[in-house]
Amino acid sequence: MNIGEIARRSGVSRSTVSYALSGKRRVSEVTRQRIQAVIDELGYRPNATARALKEGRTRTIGLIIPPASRRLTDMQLGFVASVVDAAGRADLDVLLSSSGGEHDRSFERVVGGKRVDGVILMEIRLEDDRVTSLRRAGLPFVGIGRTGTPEEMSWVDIDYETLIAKCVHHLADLGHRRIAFVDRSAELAATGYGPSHRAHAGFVRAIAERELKGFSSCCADDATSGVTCVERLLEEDPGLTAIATINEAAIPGMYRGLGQAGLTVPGDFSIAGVAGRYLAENLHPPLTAADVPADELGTNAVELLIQRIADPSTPHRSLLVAPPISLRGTTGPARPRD
Amino acid sequence: MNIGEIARRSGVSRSTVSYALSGKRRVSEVTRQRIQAVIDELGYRPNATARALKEGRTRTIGLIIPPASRRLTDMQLGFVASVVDAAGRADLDVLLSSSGGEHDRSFERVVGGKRVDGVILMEIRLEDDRVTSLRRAGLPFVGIGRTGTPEEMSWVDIDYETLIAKCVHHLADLGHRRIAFVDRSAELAATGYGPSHRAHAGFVRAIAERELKGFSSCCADDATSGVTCVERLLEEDPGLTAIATINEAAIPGMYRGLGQAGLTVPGDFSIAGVAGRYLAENLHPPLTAADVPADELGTNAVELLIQRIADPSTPHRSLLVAPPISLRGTTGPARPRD
DNA sequence: TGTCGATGTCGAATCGGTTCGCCCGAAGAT
DNA sequence: ATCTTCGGGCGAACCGATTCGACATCGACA
Repeated sequence: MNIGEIARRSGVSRSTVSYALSGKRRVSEVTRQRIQAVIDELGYRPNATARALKEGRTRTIGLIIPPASRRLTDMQLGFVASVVDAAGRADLDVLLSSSGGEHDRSFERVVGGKRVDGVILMEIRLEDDRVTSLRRAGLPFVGIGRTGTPEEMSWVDIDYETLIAKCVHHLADLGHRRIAFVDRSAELAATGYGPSHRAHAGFVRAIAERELKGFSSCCADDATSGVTCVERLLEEDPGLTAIATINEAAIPGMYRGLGQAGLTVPGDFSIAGVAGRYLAENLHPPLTAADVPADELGTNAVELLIQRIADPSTPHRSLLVAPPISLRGTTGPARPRD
Repeated sequence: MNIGEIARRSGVSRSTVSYALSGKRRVSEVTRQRIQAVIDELGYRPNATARALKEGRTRTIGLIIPPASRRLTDMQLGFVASVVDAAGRADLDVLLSSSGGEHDRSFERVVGGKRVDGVILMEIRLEDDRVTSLRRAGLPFVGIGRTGTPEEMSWVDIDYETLIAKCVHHLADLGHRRIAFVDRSAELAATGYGPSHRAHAGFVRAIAERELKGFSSCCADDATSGVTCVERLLEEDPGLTAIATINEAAIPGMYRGLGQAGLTVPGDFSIAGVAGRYLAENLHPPLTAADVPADELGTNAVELLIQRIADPSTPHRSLLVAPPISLRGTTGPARPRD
């Protein structure tokens, strides 16, 4: 069931079948219909591998996600969904690969073997080996996130620094004076995870600007860790009245931890953060947060990548989003304790 | 940077380079080292597309997920993660495709173009067009889930029928007499989603066996729907004291709905269900549930698929899991009301 | 009538690997 | 000294598409 078979049954040459299909040269209407009839009858579809070999492109993009062992956050899930969706709309397939686990073979396979025309990279470090690999391989790529030298690549990202600063200002406006920053996991921060560092910088800056008392804590990406994190923070400063966070997954745990400490949200304690909109709305109480538009970011990442694939020599482009903070149910006037 | 270039620089023929790399024929040690040196210097990696064309296999499997527009449930996320992981261990890449959305082109592309050696199918209906397509295409596939005629395919699945029946029995043992079944969304059930039907059958059977009063309700896969679903059920039968469910995503909403109705869990009301272990443990209170071992299922699906790819003529195999119910914090003795 | 242009089709090269058959030369067997 | 064997390597075919140059046919026009 290859193109030769179709050609034989239609009584034409293989090239004619190819042209009938692609329309790149004129084929007489009668011939075209005869060929089409055979194709329909046999249910023929051109072999994508052969086409890829000849054309030098695979019509496939790689999506590099965090190691599968770690649970994707809600926001990351949103990125994946929108990338798959946007790629599908552009008739591109998505090859999924996780990197950073013990087996980086997957990443090497995808990048080295020219299996994809380009790559979208998630969870980028300030210094990221994968970026170096991709650059050396000459493979177009776009980051969801950016390295420490972002002008050298194309990316979409969330302006965590600004957003966390805004959260702090919002909390300060409500009268909070003792605010904690809850980061993502210590491992991520230690390996130079951009959002951790940038958000922390924004936090420190805003705390200084408002002359507040600030605390920081890393916290693993799960509810249980959120509980212990809150316990730890309240122990460290019993007078704490607010948290600003980028750790989506730990938020339900924070709610719980506060509840166990006898504190109500937002009566006794406020939380503001950066989170995917879906999650923020579905938490209870709904989270006051800068709503990250995961679809928009994913879609833009794909568009940027398509452009780079089409013309790798164009200057790098980027998109930094700083969505407004949606006031929901977790921030209120400070009620000092202690 | 193709094999010809390596051959030229090493002063040997292309075939010798190929044999040096694959080891399928002996190559003298000196020649091998010379070739290897050139390869290392140039960082050469064989082109996966060309290899795939010649070998007739792509070393890639397709993973068909529910439409991207819908949020993956925690359990589904677990499946995806474990499939990607298991495939990676077997040096297979994973091509992600969502089906069921408005643009089914993705599925057709993947299946028709021979882009993959086999497919893993998620969210299977009792009668599923995709199964028909795959069968017609002669492409090996394994279901995470099964159709109404499961003996005709290879699959792994959760024994929802048994598990929901067990949940009912467990609740009945605790003295509950008025129990509701909360299904997944009405659309899924209407389109013949297997777990919906099988779980419902198990529910009806167990209710009959124990001569209880049973109610059923579909509920969309999100927290908000969980709230309204509980409201509706309590309105329909104010004397309801327990829920058995397969709707993971709605559970936080059910908690909330019960809370708003002034009912405590498990004091006034019990919930038991089927859920991914990760979710069950991380809910608050932790859910009494049959813990679905998503990793095990995903891993087994990949293994089954690898076998089918290696020899499509072997008889179909399957794995039906019915994990024990882990007693956690959501079931307790019935306290009849009304 | 001969030339020209357009139209429709074909043959062959090509993409980058893998693999089969063959050949050369050295060593061992007779 | 001749025959066989075998290690090591080469050339060519092949996988299934795309695409370029060439060519046959035919009508129009000088």
